Amino acid sequence: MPNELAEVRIALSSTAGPFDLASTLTCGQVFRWHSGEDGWWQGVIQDRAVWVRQEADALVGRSNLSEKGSLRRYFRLDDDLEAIYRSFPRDPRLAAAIARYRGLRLIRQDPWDCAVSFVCATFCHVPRIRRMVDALCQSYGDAIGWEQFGSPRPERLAGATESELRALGLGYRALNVLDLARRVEDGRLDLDELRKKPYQEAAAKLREVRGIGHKVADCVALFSLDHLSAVPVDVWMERVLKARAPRLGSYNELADFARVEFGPFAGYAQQYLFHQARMETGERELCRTSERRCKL
DNA sequence: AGCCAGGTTGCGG
DNA sequence: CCGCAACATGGC
Repeated sequence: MPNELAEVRIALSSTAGPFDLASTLTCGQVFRWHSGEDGWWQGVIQDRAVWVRQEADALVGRSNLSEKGSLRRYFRLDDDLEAIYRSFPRDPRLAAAIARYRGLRLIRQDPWDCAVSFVCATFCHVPRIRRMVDALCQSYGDAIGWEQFGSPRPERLAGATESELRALGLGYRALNVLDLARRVEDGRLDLDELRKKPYQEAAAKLREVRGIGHKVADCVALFSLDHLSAVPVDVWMERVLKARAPRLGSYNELADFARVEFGPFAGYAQQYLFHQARMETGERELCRTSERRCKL
């Protein structure tokens, strides 16, 4: 961790409610952060190499061009988390998730970065998503110092070939990433313009891209377009929601149900439930396999 | 060794 | 609208 970088401190007493950096960075919404020594996390925000660490009373950031504002914005520190918790209905599972992961915040990602990440994320595990995103940045992103790479610019990625991207391990997602990059590059998809559009309109526009369906569009809407009622329904959320509403089947039925159930911050509820489902099932399966291994 | 993964698409009903 | 198969790949 370079010591010559400018340091900013954000007092946790100044944030709107609790903040938990580790939960926020590991709950599956963003794939570019790596944990290092002494509680430091390394990542990239707007083409700047950034290190962050949570201390007892502050969020500490180090970067080569750092201002407090960008970290506040990125980590949504002005979201009134207690008010968001209060807006949820009484629900044992959600309450348990909030108790356990209190301070988990949605991150305000760059829409382009977010879209590339979640096009890569279709139908594969989180560790692999991280590898694909890292590979894209290293191969097509600009070096930004400290051996870090920015996100690939749309123009650069649009010039890649399918076989190049497949060689990075993207599989059939290679064509989808290319279609996304080309649409952004030639202006058919204007992500800045998309920020101003209402949720349904923005999601529909995103779905014109090959490889972006309802779920990926909802991820982009929630994680980068400030649509906090968007509820991405992946296999984990499908299980969670069907446990409560077994009759529901289609994507829109499940997502609409979640919006009605959890209200204007349904996307926040989704993130807690998703993280909980992944963590708890992971542990249970781990126990089961280790039990089996013990018996053999 | 299989199973499964922050799904989407194109098809036929 | 629905259900269904195909899709590529690697971590566990």
